[in-house]
Amino acid sequence: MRLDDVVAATGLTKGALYHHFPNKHALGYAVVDEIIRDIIRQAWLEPLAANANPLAVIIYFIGHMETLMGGDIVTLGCPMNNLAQEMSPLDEGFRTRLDQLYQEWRGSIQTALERTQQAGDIRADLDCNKIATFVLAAMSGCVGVAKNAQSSEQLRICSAGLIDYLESLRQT
Amino acid sequence: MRLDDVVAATGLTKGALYHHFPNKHALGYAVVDEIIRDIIRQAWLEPLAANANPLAVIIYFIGHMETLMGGDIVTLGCPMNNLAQEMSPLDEGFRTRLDQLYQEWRGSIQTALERTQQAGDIRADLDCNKIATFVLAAMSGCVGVAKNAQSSEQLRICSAGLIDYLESLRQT
DNA sequence: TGGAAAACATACTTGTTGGTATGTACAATA
DNA sequence: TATTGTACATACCAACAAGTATGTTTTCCA
Repeated sequence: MRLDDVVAATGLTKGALYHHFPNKHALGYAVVDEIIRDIIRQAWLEPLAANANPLAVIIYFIGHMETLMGGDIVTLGCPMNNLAQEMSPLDEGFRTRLDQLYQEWRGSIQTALERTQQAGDIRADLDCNKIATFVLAAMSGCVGVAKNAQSSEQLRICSAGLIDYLESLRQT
Repeated sequence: MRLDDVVAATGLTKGALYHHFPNKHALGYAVVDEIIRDIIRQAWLEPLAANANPLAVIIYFIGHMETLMGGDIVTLGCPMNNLAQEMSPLDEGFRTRLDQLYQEWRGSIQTALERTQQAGDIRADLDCNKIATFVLAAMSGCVGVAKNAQSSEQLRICSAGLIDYLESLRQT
């Protein structure tokens, strides 16, 4: 990301931008804190918390990633994951912010799975923390695969694999 | 990556480097073609092809990632995945090279799974192409999670989730 | 052994880019 | 209404890093 591009795209001037943000990193922090956080909460936490059948919601989301997110996931990947992969090793401010957000996300998936478990829909012996961590990792992996291959087909195949896994958790 | 760092680390001079490579990208291509490719082949393709119980090999590799790869996977992530994530959207030369290598890798996992399937160790109805794609994606996702969290613990949890999945494929 | 080509060194150039210095319009407020 | 702080705008700077121009050494043959 170039600040000159941000300036050009927003119609702001550099003076205006630097009046509100001390430096480039601070702008990025604000994007995480104010934009990405809200997107994750609206797209995942709220639906998962509100729905009586959260496993179905998770499966639906995974099965419709390309539709639900912009059509750019295949070409550009997940913006949050891109930011995390690029900035986490370079800047602790980004890393901690994104890590907290990932933990919040993971926690909501864990809670959703536990509710599914209590409803008797998935096996009682499953470790929902472990599964939530794995599912989130697998999702980002699927998007990464699609991005590297620049292929919607690969996203579909990979997502289908993840959905198969989630279905396999159900009570037999 | 800065070329000045490469120059400093290798003891080469810039003149020497640019005598052998026309530009920075060409150096990166050579790293993929001559270094990373060999590493993947030695670390994955050959062991999988040579072993009579390839599923056990896959599970072992996933369970011992931090030991088998350098200790830097948690801090820095997987070099190949880092390169792919960063360069695939920017340069088609990197993207195609890395995609071909991923396909080779995925293919070897698929073949390993098919052998396991023919031996009757995993269920006959499984789509080994789908599973291989998913497993590779999940692996890169696990490493990414560990990198973002800067946590070996997260790598262990996530890898354990992936191993549970692989175990679940076995014949009942 | 002489000459040509490969294999380097060194110093320089140049575009990019984050950041700054300085000036101005405007709004609030005492 | 004078003043003060906020919200901008413009022009510029400095550093970094890829790439180049040019010169020198070494190697390989005929």
